[in-house]
Parts: sequence; structure tokens; C-alpha cells
Amino acid sequence: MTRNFYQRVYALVKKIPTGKVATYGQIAALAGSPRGARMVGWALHVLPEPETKKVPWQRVINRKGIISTTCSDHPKDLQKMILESEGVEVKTKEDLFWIDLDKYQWKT
DNA sequence: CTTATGACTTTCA
DNA sequence: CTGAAAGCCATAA
Repeated sequence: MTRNFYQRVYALVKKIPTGKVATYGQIAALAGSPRGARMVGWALHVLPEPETKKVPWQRVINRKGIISTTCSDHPKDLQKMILESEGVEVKTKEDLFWIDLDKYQWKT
């Protein structure tokens, strides 16, 4: 079942410690699909309502450490707010946000 | 069933 | 080193 993959992604994202961030590729690799980074993003995009409150999707970003959210339902401002609230230093890059992966990337 | 798109990553030129 | 293209998995039309 493909849903199993989603559950894995959600579980992994939930396991991300506060004040840390993870990349799609990392989550995808841990989920079992090293090349399923896009699916991770999609998984979070179709994230169920109740899960949206439980899964820290804001801690999941792209390989560059930049928030690529193009969805209006997931405003980057909100991510920045949450991340900063959790103690993650978010740098403002023009219209995007950049996070120091070297310092805040979740290391297994 | 085939084509197109997407919160991405990696590799080739 | 920088830029462009292909790849991968799943969902939507």
C-alpha cells in the first residue's frame, strides 16, 4: 500500500526533534525511497487535517535548506514563525527562507 | 490506459 | 564552479 509510505513519512517527520529540520531526500531515504523526495512533499501536501497538527511539516524542507512551498495553504511565513518559535534560525532570502542545514539538519 | 504536473534530488555538460 | 536536463514515485485529468 502506498499509504504505508505516507505513514512512514509522517512518522519520520514526527520523530524530528524540536529545533531541527530535515530534507525531503532524507525523509524519503528513511522511508525507503531514496528518490521519493517528491512523494514526501506530496505526502505533506495531502497531509490529513488531524495529521497537519501532529506532523511538523514545517521542519521538512528541500536539499538547499530553503522552503519551496508554493501552496497558499502552507504560507512560508507560517513556517518561519513556527521554526523560529521552535528555536530554528531562519534567514530571510528575498521572498524565500533559508535555514542552516549544517546546524539545524536532523542527524540520525 | 496515456499524458501532465509536483512542498525534490542527482548527475552531466 | 555554474547551469541545464533527466530521473523517480504518485496523483490528477
